[in-house]
Amino acid sequence: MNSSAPVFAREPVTRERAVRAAMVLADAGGIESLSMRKLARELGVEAMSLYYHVKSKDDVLDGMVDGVFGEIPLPPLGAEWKSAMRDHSEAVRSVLTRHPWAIALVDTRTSPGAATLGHLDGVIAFLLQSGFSMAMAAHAMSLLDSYVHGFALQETSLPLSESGDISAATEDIIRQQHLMSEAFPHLAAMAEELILKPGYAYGNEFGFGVGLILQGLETALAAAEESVRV
Amino acid sequence: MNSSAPVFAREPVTRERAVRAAMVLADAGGIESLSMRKLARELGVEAMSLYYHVKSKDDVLDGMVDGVFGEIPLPPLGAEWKSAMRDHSEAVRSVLTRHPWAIALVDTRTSPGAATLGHLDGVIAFLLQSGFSMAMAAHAMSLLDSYVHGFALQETSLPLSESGDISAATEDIIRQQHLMSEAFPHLAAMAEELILKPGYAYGNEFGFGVGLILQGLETALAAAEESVRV
DNA sequence: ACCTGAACACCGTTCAAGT
DNA sequence: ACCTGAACACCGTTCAAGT
Repeated sequence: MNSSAPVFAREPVTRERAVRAAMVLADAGGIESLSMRKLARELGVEAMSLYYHVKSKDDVLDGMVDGVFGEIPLPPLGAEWKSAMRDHSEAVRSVLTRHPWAIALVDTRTSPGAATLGHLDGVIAFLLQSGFSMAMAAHAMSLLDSYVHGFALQETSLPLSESGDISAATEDIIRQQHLMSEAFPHLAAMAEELILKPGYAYGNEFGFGVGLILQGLETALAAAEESVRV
Repeated sequence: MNSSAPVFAREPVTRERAVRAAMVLADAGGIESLSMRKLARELGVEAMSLYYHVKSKDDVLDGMVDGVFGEIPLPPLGAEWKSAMRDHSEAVRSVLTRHPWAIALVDTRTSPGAATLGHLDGVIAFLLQSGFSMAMAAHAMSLLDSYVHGFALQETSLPLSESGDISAATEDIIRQQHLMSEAFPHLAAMAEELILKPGYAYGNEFGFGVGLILQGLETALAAAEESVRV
């Protein structure tokens, strides 16, 4: 399981290759397992050599975040905006859950890279040509991004893994059910009546939220157009 | 500025006191500056002594997250649900921006503490007695929590500090304005026409989002009641 | 131009030992 | 019961030195 053979060796070290290797390491072992020393070994080089290509570990982390944003396709210009933004939200969510370390990293990074800026630029462009004013575009992006990032945050911190195999986690939960129903009766009721039922998967909440937000934006957009027309 | 005198010394060490001191240290110097050794010094004790009261550093981090949730007041039973949930959202946001490390920590912690569970229990209780079904309560909490946490995440990672003194940050931005307007024209336009205008503060976007979500929930709630009545 | 060894100032944690 | 010193296996980073 543990790849002791440097996968990224051979080819010369560059900042880009270092960032890619760091993303692979973080995907495999979590962000807390990523060290400059391990990253160097993966690249077939000593730790100190990295500093020739990269300013610091923070520089690597910045690159990783930008790499994540680079993976997200932009909504295609000309598409109907509601369904395009729905698909886009799903794409962002899936990228963030594919790289669970990214959402925590965003918090500390304050210098966005080219891919991040390009991504923002593309979404703004899409909304403007869909009839959004600048202010409405800002509203829409802030609202949707906050929701999608926040949802990914909640989703990755759930004790359960994928929708299917809740078995291990639920066993623990059920064993604590007695204590819980005394101390936290409403939480226990929600668990029993809803969350622990066979059909339930937390991921399904995403569709409800995105749908509600898009519907609300459509209403706000129509109201803004109306007030302009008058 | 740097408090070299142990503020929490004197009184005996307990898990609770260790967690409180850790929160103060993280508030002051950021989560990455928190070490077991510094925490011990703050408590007037050697690092190894902490392990008598606390299982591990992760145990301290779990306690810190729970401490943050313990600071959030619950919506008062009996209040009108929309304004109560609006106030509650604002309360959560203000706690999370007061402890900027909390939002990043949530990501890694998977074992909620008593305050966290109690908080969830209280919100569920409030929604149920406000007429929400169990499924609608789950929808509302997932949606609102995701949005509020996500907004706090965005807000703390902004390069700008408080609404007033954007001067230092904007200076940088303006200096890069030329490069940006070439590479990212729409982003540059949004900055120029909206974000850099005197009146703008990102925090104001919060009200728009919460309002839209609450409005959407009210509509969904009415629709659900309607379908039951039929 | 690219890489390295040695070194510095840190980490979290264990464990046997002190009072 | 509560605290400690010494020690282990790690960190990120600098710097002079190698090819």
